[in-house]
Amino acid sequence: MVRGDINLETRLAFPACGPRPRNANATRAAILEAAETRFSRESYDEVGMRDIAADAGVDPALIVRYFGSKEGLFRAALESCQEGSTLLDGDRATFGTRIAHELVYGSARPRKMQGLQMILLSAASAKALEVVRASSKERFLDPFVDWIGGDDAMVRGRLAAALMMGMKVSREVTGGLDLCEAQCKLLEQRLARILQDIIDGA
Amino acid sequence: MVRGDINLETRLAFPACGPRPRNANATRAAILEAAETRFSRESYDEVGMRDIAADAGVDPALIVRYFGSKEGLFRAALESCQEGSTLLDGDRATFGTRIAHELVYGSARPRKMQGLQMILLSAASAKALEVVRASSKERFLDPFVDWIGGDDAMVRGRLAAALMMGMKVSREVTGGLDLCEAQCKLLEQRLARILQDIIDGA
DNA sequence: TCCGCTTGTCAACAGCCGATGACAAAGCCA
DNA sequence: TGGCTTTGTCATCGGCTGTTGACAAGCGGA
Repeated sequence: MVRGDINLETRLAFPACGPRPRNANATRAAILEAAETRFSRESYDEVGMRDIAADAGVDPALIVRYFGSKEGLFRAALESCQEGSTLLDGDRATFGTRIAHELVYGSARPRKMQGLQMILLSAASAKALEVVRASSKERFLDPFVDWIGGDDAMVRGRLAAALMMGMKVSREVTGGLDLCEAQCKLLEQRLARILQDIIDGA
Repeated sequence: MVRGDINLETRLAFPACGPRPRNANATRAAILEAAETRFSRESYDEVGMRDIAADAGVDPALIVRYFGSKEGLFRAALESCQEGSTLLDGDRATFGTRIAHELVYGSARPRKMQGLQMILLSAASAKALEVVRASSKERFLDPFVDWIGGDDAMVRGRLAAALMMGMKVSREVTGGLDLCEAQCKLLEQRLARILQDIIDGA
C-alpha cells in the first residue's frame, strides 16, 4: 500500500495536496488493487476507467499506460485475484460446512471469494467473458478439480462450482434478506451436506 | 407475429419497402418479442435500444413511446417471459431428470428457461437488478416454492434454483465444450439426483 | 549542466447511449 | 370536407465511455 509518502485516504481527503509522487510500482499496484475491488463489486460494463482511476488516486491515462486497456486491466485483476484464493485452505472433511457458512452468512463483499465474484459479475459481458473463459478454467476450476481428485473429479468439481456460484447469484437476486434465522440455518446445513457429498463422490 | 401485411423477414430483407403500417398492438408486440430475445441472450447493459428497434423493424423512439424507457421495456419483457415458463410442467417424480437434461444438453438459447436466463444475465447490472428483484420472487421463486410444498419449501426451492442458475452460469463460463460424452452423461445423472433429492426433501 | 528516459497531467477525440421533441402522415369522426 | 387523435419518422441533444497524444515535471547518468 506504499505510494510515496501520502496514503490513499489522505489523498482522497485532500485531492489537491500536490502532484502524485513518481513511483511506477506503487501506482501500478494502486490501480490493480482498486480494479480488484471494483470488478468484484460491479460488473465489467458498469465499472468505468475513471472510477478505478479515482479510487486509486490516479489519472485515467495511466491505466492505459500500465495495462494497455480496460480489458488488459480486467485480465490482470482477475489473475491477481485468483492467486490469493483461499477456497481450498482447510480440512477437506469440513469443506462443505466452511463453504456453506461463507455462502449463507458471509459478507456480501467478501475477500475470500473475490475471484469467484468477479467471474460471476462479468460473465454477462461479452468482452469480459472472453477473458474469464481464457483464465478461469486453469486458475479456478482446474486447481479445484485437482484438489477434489478421483476419476470423475471434473464432474464433481463442476457440480460444486455451479452450486457455489448459484448460491451467490441467488443471494444477489433476492437481496439476501428473505430468509429467517431458522431457515438460514437449515439452508446452511443442507448446502453443507450437498457440497460435501459432491466432493466426496457420494 | 402479425404486423400489417409485411412480416419481419421481408422487412429486414427490404428495409425500404415503404413506411411501417399503422398498427399499435402489432408494433408493441414486435418490440416486446425482440426485447425478450435480446435480453435473454445479452446482458441489460449490452443490449441497446437501437438493437431492439432494429430487430423489431421499428424506430427507437417508439420504444420510449410504448414502454417509457429501456428499464420499462426490460420490466415488461421480464414479466412477459416468466408467464410462459414451463419449468414446472410435467411429472414431479421426473423433475430432476427433466431439468438436468435441459441444463446439460439443452440449447444455449432455450425457449424454456428464457426468464431464468434473463434474470441471470442481468443480475450483474444495477438498474436491471432492481427490476429483477422486484418481480423475480413473486413470478419465479414463489410459484416454484409453492409447487415444491412442505415446511422447508423455501429452503429447498432456494437450493434448487441456485443449482440450476449455477449450472447455467458454469456452462456459460466454460463455453460448454469441456466435457466428453461420458462425463456429460455422468453430470446429468448426478445433477438429476441432487435436484430430485432437494425437492423431495431428502 | 545538459540530455534522455520515465512518470504524471491534461484536454480532447470519436463513438455510443438513452431520451426528447418537432414534424408528417394515416385514419377516424362529425 | 375539415379537424382531431393516433402512429411512425427523423434529427438531435447532453452525457458518458475508452482511448490518444501533446505537454510538463522529476530524475539519473554523462
